[in-house]
Amino acid sequence: MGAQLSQAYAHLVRQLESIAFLSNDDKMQLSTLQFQTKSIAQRHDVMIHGAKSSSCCIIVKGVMCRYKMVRGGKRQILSFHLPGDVLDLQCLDLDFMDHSIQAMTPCEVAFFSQQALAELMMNSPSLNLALRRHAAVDASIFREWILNVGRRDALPRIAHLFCEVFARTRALGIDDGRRFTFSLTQSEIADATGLSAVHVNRTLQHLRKQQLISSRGSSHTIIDTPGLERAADFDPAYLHLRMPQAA
Amino acid sequence: MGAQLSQAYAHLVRQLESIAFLSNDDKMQLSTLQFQTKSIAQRHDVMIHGAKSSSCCIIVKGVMCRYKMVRGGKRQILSFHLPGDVLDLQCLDLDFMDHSIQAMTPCEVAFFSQQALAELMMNSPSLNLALRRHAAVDASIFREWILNVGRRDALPRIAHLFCEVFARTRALGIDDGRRFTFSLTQSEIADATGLSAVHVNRTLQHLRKQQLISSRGSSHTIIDTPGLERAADFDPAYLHLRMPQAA
DNA sequence: CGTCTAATTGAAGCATCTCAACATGCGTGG
DNA sequence: CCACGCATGTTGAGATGCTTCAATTAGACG
Repeated sequence: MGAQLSQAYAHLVRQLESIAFLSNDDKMQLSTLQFQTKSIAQRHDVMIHGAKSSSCCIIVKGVMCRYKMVRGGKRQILSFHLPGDVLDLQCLDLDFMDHSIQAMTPCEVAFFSQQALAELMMNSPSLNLALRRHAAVDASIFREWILNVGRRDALPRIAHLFCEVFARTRALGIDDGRRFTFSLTQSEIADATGLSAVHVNRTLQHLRKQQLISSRGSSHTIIDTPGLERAADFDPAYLHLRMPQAA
Repeated sequence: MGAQLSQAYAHLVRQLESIAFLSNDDKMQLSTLQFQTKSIAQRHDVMIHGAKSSSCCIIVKGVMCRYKMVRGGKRQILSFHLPGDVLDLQCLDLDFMDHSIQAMTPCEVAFFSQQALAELMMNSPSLNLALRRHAAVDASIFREWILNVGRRDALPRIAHLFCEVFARTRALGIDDGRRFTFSLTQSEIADATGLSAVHVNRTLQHLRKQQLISSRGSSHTIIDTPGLERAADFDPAYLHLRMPQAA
């Protein structure tokens, strides 16, 4: 339990530091936040479309996604979220959820009270800014996804998704610095890119043939990062990371 | 000049009131804001991708759009903005623009200082909330656009765009309550929906044949609102409007 | 009235989708 | 430890939605 709390704290700090400057005082204040951690089974929803958005939580472990359904049962994934991501900074001010949030892997999340967060933001202007930046970056990523889905062909579109996942993970300092591997079902990729699962399958084969990635089941490894970024037309500027994302 | 100032004020109030409650005191405080108005010629950029985002402005008159280019020169429009919209609540906290903003019609915008806005938000918690809601609704609209572009066919996709423009205009109390007409070039519709201009042309013909809309040049009129909403799979919930959008 | 932009049309090609079958891998219960 | 069942990945074939190119028409404006 204590370990989870400190892990939640560490991830949140890393996440915020990837996009904003935090003073030691800021970190101290963050560490006083009261958490309540909870495990979420894979494929379970943490927030449901239409429900009142009350609680505020950050991801401690695992990957989650926002998604929305369309008439006819098709699903569109709207964003991925990694450890340290604050899930509903944007939704807290709204009366109900306009989408759902699901655990793509088994997850740990830390819930904390809206008031505690509000007080924190009142007390520390720099933390306030960091959290606002976090929400602003989320919005920027949404915009890039509109572009990705609207104007890129299947191959660059999937490649772009992979580049983003890699860049954001790297920004958290989670990856081992060498080969980057992540897990994503072909139909999850399909839902995130607005393609059919079959076409994702074929496009992944192209990416493999071009030696940009390799896959084992639903586990994908980026082999040639610069090549993949070229294929994806990827420019990480929209992530608004503080550090140049060194390889 | 005075007229423009009060118009800017009126639009901002209407915009915020469409999504949040404002007290008389809030409105009073808003009315003390110092504006500087400026005319923007059609097709001119107010903000440019990559530039530092410093100023903060609201639209007084006209329609603007956010957009982004992709390798190969294709454009993707990310959102439309109507009078009263605050343009860069989200971008102020970021170091540079990750997209551009353009006047789709001749526009009037009111610039005001970032500090004045910050003070206002400090002084009034309810105005603070209203402006945060405004940004949150923007993000919600981005999410709906990802869904629209990713998972809807051309006809419902264009229909959805039209429904949104109508619903948001109606929420401002701008339309005359009867037939709703707006101006949008076919290639602008193409850029907003991720389609080609030619296909937009053909799809508009379908919409006309189905008696849902009529067009004269780049001017479109919604004839059958419920029918169009049905065709679009449109649910206005994601706009988070306070009022049920009465016809 | 010419000039320019935007809308329209036709034809051909390609990207992507759907359907349907089959293969592979993995976890679980026997 | 094996056998089964389920989820996922793979493949083929045919259909279609959308794009591109290129030519033509229609409007808007000085």
